[in-house]
Amino acid sequence: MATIKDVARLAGVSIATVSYVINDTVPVSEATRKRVWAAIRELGYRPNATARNLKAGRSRLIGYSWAPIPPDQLNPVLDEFLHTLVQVASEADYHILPFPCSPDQVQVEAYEELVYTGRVDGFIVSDTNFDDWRIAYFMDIGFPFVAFGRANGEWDFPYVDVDGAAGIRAATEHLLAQGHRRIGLIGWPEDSLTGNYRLQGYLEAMEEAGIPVDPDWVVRGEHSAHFGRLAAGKLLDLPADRRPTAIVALSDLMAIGAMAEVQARGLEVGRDVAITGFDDSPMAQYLHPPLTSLRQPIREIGRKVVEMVLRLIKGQELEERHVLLPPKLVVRESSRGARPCAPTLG
Amino acid sequence: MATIKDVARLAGVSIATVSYVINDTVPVSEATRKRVWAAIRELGYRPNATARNLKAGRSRLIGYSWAPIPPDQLNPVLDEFLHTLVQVASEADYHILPFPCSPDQVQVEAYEELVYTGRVDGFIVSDTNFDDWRIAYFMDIGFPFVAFGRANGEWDFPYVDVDGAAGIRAATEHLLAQGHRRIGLIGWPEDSLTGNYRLQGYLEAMEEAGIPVDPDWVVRGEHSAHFGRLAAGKLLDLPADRRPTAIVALSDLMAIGAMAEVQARGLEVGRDVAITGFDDSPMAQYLHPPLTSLRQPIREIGRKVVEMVLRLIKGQELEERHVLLPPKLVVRESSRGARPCAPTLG
DNA sequence: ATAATTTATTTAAACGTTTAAGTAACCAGG
DNA sequence: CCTGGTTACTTAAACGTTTAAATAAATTAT
Repeated sequence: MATIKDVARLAGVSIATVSYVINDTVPVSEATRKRVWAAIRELGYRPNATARNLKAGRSRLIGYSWAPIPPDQLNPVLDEFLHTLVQVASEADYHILPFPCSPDQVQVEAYEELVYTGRVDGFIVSDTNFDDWRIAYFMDIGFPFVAFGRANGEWDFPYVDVDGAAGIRAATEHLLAQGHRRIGLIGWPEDSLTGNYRLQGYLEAMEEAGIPVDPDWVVRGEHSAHFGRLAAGKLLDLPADRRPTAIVALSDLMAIGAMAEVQARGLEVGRDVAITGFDDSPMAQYLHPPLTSLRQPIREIGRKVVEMVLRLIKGQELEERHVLLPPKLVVRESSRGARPCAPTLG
Repeated sequence: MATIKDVARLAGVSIATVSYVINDTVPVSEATRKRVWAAIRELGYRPNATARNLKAGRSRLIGYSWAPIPPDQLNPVLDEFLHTLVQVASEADYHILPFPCSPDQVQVEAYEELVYTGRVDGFIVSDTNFDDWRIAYFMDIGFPFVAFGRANGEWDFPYVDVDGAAGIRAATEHLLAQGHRRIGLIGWPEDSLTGNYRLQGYLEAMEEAGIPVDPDWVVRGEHSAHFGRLAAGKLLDLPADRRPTAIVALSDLMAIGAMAEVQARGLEVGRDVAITGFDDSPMAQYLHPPLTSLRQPIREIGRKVVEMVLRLIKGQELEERHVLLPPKLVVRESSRGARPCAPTLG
């Protein structure tokens, strides 16, 4: 592979001149510039990235830590998110170094390795949880990073997140607008940060509509289709005058479980019981009926996250350290054609 | 960040000695070795990766080219595959550099950039198509790469692929074992390489069972749930004595469409018409009924691909340039409880 | 006791860049 | 004609490593 020396020799100049021509950092006479470019083209020369980075003292690599998902579940965002990260980073001549991570198991050494060998200049951390040790670690050592997702509310660190509260508020308001008054919610356990934000949106919408929330309307448990089904069962088992006519599920997976339970009882999703999910995973549109859901603004988040971490790497201040972006409500059959005042069955 | 010089100064030795101690490449007296390690620990020193790589003339980075999927579809393998790539690469002190790519649009410059700046030492190419320009390019310039997927049969390049023929053969044999005799296939257009391999498996199984294949049993078209539904319609519209009692779909997406059509006609999937898919995407288990499908051995493929490209990077020969790994048949309700001799309806 | 060998360490060059500092050559002003 | 300032380029150091070659000290052989 040709080096700057080969170019210099062929063009009959010093390597410094070649460098000046390439980077256009010092004026060079028209004649030599032409000769240098000719030599570069002839040799197919491209400056070596490693050497450049060594000189510059950075790697032009951004680590990306994500939590791989068990094979029986779906990762609705990795493809699009990673795609965006790579694309936006490349605009600044950066690349992405993916780094899978089990959020429960602490493996600081692997991150130390990347940081202290100068392999990466900054980090993007997604799939955060409350006391996320990765965030704690990066805060501790003062390494440039931005999170996709929030964590311990007492920690101050730069993040971008989906505004789950706004999303669920929109979904709830949509159901209210369809005429529903008794609306149930299937959510995550109390220790789920994301779950609490989303729940908040539901409570706000209900309060604004002047509807007191029956405590039995909120069912919380693990993130699975199975639990979604159980939870829906609990809601539908309530006495007729308290039984929800609509269900807000905090994830598509739980919404799918809920749909199954509704159908198992001979009821029709959308007509008898409206259901909404969250994530707008690809399968949402193929369900029967298609599922109303909330689409996360993945590309916008990806762009924002990269821009922020690039600023931090340059040592600049962030104009906004906390960014919340609202998801988009995608209305489908599962929440339309309601007849919330239909005769209470069963 | 501490450098080798800081360590040398603190330990009172030359930087060469420090290097020898770290790499254990030249014998060093017990006493100095101890002092050096102490200094390393005290300073929290780690050798700079960029400098090492410059010296070694490699980047310890493997490019990974994949085709991002439109947001309304699902990428059932990226998460697991990338996870595997990173993990296996890390065992050899390598990292993965992801690189999204639209397979239709030729963008050689971006790859040239990565190759000729020495940013990557090798490449892994997935989502290949017949005349894949990426494969053509890497073959042309003689750059180390391994493909996940086959391409133009006349090209000789290293690849690992799912043995689609073996998979579909297994699915077809499974349906035959359930008593089905008239089995339809929903596949991809004639120009689809993967589609042709898979079709082959179907034809083999049918021939082995001594069943002549009715040309109308094979319906080919685009990869979508919509087409799957249309295709199933065509199959079910055949006269009763030729109408398939089972359908092999070449993807879960098309299988889902087929299921929808079967159900729309008041038939029951699994009992009246058995259906199988391909990919075992996470949603397969949540469908009604759960879909029999073929699970690709993603982890095995990932491991193999990395091992192969690492050998090529080292300049070693491959013991096997073409690897085919069979997918695993996961039997679920959609192909069980058949009554292939039931009275022909409608 | 001296030469030859081994052992332990240092010196210095190299990897491929960038860039501050140096040096000619040229030109205008006195 | 000399001085001072541009202009156009070169020299050389530096980034943080590895490693071949040199060197000094200790050990063994003669």
